[in-house]
Amino acid sequence: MSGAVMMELPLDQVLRGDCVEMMRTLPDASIDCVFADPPYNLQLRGELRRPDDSIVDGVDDDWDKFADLKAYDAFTRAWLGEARRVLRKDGTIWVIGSYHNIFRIGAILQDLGFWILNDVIWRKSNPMPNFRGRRFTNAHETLIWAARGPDSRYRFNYQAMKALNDDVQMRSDWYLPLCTGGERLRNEHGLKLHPTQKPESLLHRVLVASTNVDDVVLDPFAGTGTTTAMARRLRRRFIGIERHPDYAEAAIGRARREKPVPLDSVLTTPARRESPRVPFGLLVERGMVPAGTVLMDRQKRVRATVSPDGTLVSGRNRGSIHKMGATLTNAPSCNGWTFWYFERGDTMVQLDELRGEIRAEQSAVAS
Amino acid sequence: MSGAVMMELPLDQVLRGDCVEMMRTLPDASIDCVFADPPYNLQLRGELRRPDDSIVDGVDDDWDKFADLKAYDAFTRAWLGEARRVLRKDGTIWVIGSYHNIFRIGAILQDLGFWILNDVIWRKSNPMPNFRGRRFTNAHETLIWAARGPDSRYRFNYQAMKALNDDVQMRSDWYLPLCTGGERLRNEHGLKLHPTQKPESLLHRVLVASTNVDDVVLDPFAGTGTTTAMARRLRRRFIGIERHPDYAEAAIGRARREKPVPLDSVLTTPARRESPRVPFGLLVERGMVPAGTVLMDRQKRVRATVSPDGTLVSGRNRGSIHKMGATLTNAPSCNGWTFWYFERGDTMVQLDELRGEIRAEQSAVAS
DNA sequence: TTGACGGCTGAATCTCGAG
DNA sequence: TCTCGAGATTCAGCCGTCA
Repeated sequence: MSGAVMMELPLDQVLRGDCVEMMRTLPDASIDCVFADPPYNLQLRGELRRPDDSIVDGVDDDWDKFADLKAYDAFTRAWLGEARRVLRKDGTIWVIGSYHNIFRIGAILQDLGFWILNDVIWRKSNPMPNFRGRRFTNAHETLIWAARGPDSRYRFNYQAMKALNDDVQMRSDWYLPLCTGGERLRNEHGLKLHPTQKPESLLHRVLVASTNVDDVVLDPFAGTGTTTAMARRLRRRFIGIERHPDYAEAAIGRARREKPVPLDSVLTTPARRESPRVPFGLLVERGMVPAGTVLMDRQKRVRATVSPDGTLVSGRNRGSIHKMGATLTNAPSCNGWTFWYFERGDTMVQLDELRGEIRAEQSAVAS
Repeated sequence: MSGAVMMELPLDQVLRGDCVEMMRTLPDASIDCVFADPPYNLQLRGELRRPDDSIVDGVDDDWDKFADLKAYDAFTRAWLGEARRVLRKDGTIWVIGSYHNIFRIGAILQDLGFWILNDVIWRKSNPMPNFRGRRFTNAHETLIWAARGPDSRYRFNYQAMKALNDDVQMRSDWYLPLCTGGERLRNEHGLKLHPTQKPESLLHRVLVASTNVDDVVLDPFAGTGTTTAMARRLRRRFIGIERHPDYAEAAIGRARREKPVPLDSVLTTPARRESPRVPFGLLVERGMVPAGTVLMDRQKRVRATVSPDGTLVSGRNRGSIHKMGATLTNAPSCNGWTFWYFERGDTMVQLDELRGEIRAEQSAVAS
């Protein structure tokens, strides 16, 4: 990323205004990742009551109303076109929607030249039931993940996703709860500030999967700022755009309150292609970290013992160095190489130092 | 369904030929349910294929890709248009696809006037892993379920779906295995006969959810005949269309080998509306709830007295059990059968229990 | 303190047959 | 085709109250 481009970007801000107009002020190819939660065009007809006769608080806001499908398509083409322009060659875009709008968005994405990488299903653990018994419970939303074009060398943190998923490949269906309880932003009357606030866990997975530290993330429909807050927490740079002044203000305050996590905890497992993968088991086999070695984090708050197969054991827990680091610290993910240390004399040795030695060896042999 | 129309339909057959041409021979509004698994080999293996399976000249410019999407859209509009014509007013359509084609199909469905009821996610219990580690494991396919139009009184066997799912509403995400093992049709060399044979469990759920016994099910891309075989097993009528002679032959033999299950075993949990109607007055006439009985809600917050004509009276208000339940609770509507109770000794008896007794009697007499 | 219980709520295209 | 009225219809999770 060139310094000149970075200087021009309104980084770590939530801009107030129309997303198409505001995107027009951004330079070409300046964004690493777009996350967009556009209006769904729900087209609700009349009120809906629960069996107990209480009224369902549906999304009837003006911003979700469009004259017809043609108008929605035109709107979609406009903002997706700008999003593609500002996206870097190897950047990716995420768009979330429901069956009301996601097919139109997917088709237009393809028409504009985007290359779909996955459709991802957010399976809601606690969806609203179908109160009249006339359809299946609408228990999911769909995210489309797409590269700028078919030849994009896009970022996908495969190992981080695998580590997040108990060391098996992350699937295209994600089971996550709705944004409720303390996470939900509320006004002074205790009412929800925004009708469709997305859960932080969803954005956590999106950003960890497809961006790197210091990448620039753009959210053209920032709303109350889940994307921008999570970007800040995960040490990504962000640009939010939001038209509604109340939402924009909430998003700005929310980002300001967010504390970035320590840098070493967001460095995810490196992708294999960037450097030769070293299995931790190799260090055990070679006696660099013999089975029975007690590992600990730098602050010596948690400990685990090395098994002969390269897994770590602590109490009844067993798993990879990454999984155990995450488990013992209640973190969603962990880079075991940088997390774990052992004592050698009166100094602490990080696992990653040993990995570096092996890589140096291997590259010497290879060259 | 009129007898005349039924006579013209090629029922319980698999027709060999192009699906659009063959559908043109079917009369308007003659089909209760369409299930379609259209081709979606759009851009596999780096080569572009047209819907008719011919390979597109390997030019890699944007214009050619656009032309290919256009061709796929035209093909999709053609067969979906015919499907809509042959569909009865209250019929529904299912289309299954992956991210390669499902967005185009969904958008065209909407453009043609279909009304999407749900998108359903088939979560594969045993998907193929992503070997290159460059994407999420593509672990699902998407089905769109749509009515012919927004005001359709379509069939949805809600109670049957609920019963299938341990008595909680069936969600829009279904976890089912791939078609493997003995279910998979193979040729004389033991190779799979069809690359994308769908599992019987998927069609079982689709047909039980959205069709009734003797309904006519059309599959315009019958392939090796999972839809037609399951329709026969579940005592639905079927029309399959398949262009490839080997597939059509396999589908015909498969349907012939299929044994319809006994009639009483395909009768699923009936919708409550489909049970014989019991007027409340009958309970009064028969002395089960004599005139003068005082009814109350379960919390005993409101009361009303039964009149000899089956109406309830409370102060100056008089009306049906439903209307009075609504009036006395200021609700817009009320199901009087489940709302009202009366005291028998020290227990509370719900009116709906008595209705159940009468229905049990009536069905015993009928059989 | 804790558990039982009731209230509230979430991106929702949410009735149907008789006359 | 329209009107009328019977009557069908909810799951998971959080929070506050009260015993």
